[in-house]
Amino acid sequence: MTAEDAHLDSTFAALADPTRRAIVTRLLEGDCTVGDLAEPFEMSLAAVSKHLAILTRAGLVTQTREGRTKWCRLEVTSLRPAALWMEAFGSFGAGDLDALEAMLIQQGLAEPDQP
Amino acid sequence: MTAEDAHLDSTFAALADPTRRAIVTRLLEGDCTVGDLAEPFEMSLAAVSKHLAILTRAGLVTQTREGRTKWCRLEVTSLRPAALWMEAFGSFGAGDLDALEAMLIQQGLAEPDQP
DNA sequence: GATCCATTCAACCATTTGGTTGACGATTCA
DNA sequence: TGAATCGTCAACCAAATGGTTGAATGGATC
Repeated sequence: MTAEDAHLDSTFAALADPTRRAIVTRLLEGDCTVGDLAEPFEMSLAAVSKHLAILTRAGLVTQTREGRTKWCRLEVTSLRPAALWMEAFGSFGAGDLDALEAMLIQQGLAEPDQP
Repeated sequence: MTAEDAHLDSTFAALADPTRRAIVTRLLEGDCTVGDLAEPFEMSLAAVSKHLAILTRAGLVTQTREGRTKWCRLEVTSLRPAALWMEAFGSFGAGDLDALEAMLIQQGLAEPDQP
């Protein structure tokens, strides 16, 4: 198995969990501490820490220690190989922009159009 | 967890394996029987059958029986939600919808807005 | 030093995955 | 009818996930 394959493996595996996708979405808005990231979830801090370990192992997140807290940063470029793989199958037909925008709005990442 | 989340889960999980990605790539060239799909791999037919079950459960593949053989077809549209999710994060940050739309238009994947 | 705070480690548990082998069901064909 | 073919099912195994709790680490603070 090539290194490229291994990276796609860990990237897709990292994204195959709603908690981790939520963490990634949250990090898109800016760096966070582990505690910040754990706060919205009804699970132990240790569980979130494990999710972060999986994201870090996949290269999607980097952590830097600052005092006794740890800051997490999203490495957007690390998502690109998987995004490109998907794009190879990409059948984004015209008209799908609406569906995409609807999803982004639902996730709070975009504002509804003002008619 | 929403149904959308569940679909992203199963889609990303299905893609998090090199054998299954190879199967998907192969199916892009056209429909195949289970035996055809299994042939390139150094693993049992039963193992490939299990991989196909995972792809089928995720909605990425449909199977139709014809005599004693079974034909597998890639359902490209089923990849779209995950592809859109990746596209939103792989290349652009929040608020970059305009840039995303511009890229899609440039690639002929979307139509310009009618002002 | 004592103590709180943020985070991880360790051990445990249930479930899923990725593979094996062998038996089985369904279908075709001599 | 009987035998070969295509594919799945069942049982098993090792390893990884996703979660828990409780102890341990590394810095701040008093």
